[in-house]
Amino acid sequence: MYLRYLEDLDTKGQQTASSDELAHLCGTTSAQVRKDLSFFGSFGKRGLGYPVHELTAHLREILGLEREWKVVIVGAGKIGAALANYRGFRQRGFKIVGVYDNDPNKIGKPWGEAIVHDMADLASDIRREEAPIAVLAIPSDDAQAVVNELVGAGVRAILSFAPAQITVPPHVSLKSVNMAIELEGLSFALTNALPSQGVA
Amino acid sequence: MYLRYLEDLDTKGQQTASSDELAHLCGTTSAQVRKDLSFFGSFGKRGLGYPVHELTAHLREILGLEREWKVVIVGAGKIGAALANYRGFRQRGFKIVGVYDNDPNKIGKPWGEAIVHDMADLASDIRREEAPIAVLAIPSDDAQAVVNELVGAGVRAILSFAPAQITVPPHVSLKSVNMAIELEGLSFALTNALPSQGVA
DNA sequence: CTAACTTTGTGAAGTATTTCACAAGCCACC
DNA sequence: GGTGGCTTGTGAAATACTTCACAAAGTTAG
Repeated sequence: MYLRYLEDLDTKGQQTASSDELAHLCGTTSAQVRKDLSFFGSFGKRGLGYPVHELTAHLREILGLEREWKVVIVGAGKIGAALANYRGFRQRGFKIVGVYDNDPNKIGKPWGEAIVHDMADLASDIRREEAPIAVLAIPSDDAQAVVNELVGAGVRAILSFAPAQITVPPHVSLKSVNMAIELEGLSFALTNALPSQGVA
Repeated sequence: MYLRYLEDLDTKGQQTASSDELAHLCGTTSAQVRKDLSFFGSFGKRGLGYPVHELTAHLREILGLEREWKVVIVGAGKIGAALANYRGFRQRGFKIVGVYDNDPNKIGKPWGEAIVHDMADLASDIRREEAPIAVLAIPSDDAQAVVNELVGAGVRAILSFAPAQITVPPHVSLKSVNMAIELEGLSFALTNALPSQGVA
């Protein structure tokens, strides 16, 4: 998140930013900003703040964004489409190298800039392309089976939009986004009228 | 998450579940399960575990899922389409009462089961429908302005997919899902080869 | 060069969360 | 009805995270 705002500031030509300024932008506190950044090093200048451009470069390196990551999208449905369309991915160095589905009506047809491939080729393609990241946008029933296949083929990180609990071996990273659960969280907040501060 | 798995177990006809069983399903520990549930009450029977069906009912009530929530979707793009299509919402008591966009080419056209409305009518419609939940699926530039409009019209909870920082007054709940940041988190994990356990 | 002012980096204090560990309760079987 | 085997609920301990507060270091103005 810091990176996002620092890039904004950099685009605007701002030279330095104080922890207090970053904190306000990100909805946190200056102490938090300083602690977070100090975990990775000592980037600021006392009395002046953090050098915006330099810090963005540092953060990009820390996050591993200086290289290009190959990404496969599994599932050519609406969510898959939204992801493939999303300009932000390529901008940030994530290159979509393939879209896969098991629906015969979709396979072979054009889809955005790409063509939908047969899921049967998924494993071998991944092995050849060495794509370490996969985005899962399929119904939850098949999710674990597909994940197992992906892991077997060498995928090392998975972003899942399937509303299902998935397990992966320890060397594989998994992030799961479950929209229904997010909405239920809002339902809880509304029901119990928690005085939840809204900055997220 | 507990609710999700308890519903599964309930469908399978399982009568009771121990904290240990729930923990394994959800990728946490039995102590965590017991502490979490004990916050809301004492639902289990010692020696036996938690009554599956009864506990699902309790959790649904706690989460405020026994009623129907009206939801408006703002932004008739790919993400909006994916959300409107997603069967899980209605199943869980979230009723989509309107889809809005400001693109003249989309307004008035059918879109799934609904028709795309003009964003200009958003505020008055929300006031009339008393829809307290809005899902934001629009570009980030307009996000804060639309949010302000929504809040002004009485929306009390927002789920945002716009990759932007948004602020809302304290009485409004906000959840933000940012797919680019999720992917960057995976990039970080891969780059630094954290031995991150993958259960999420 | 000095003095006044800013802002970082970081131990220490303060909170919050998670884990431990065990008494108390419940069931089943004899 | 008593005994043994489970499992909850929960204080206490351990761990993690956030905030405080201030010395150190840099900047600016005169």
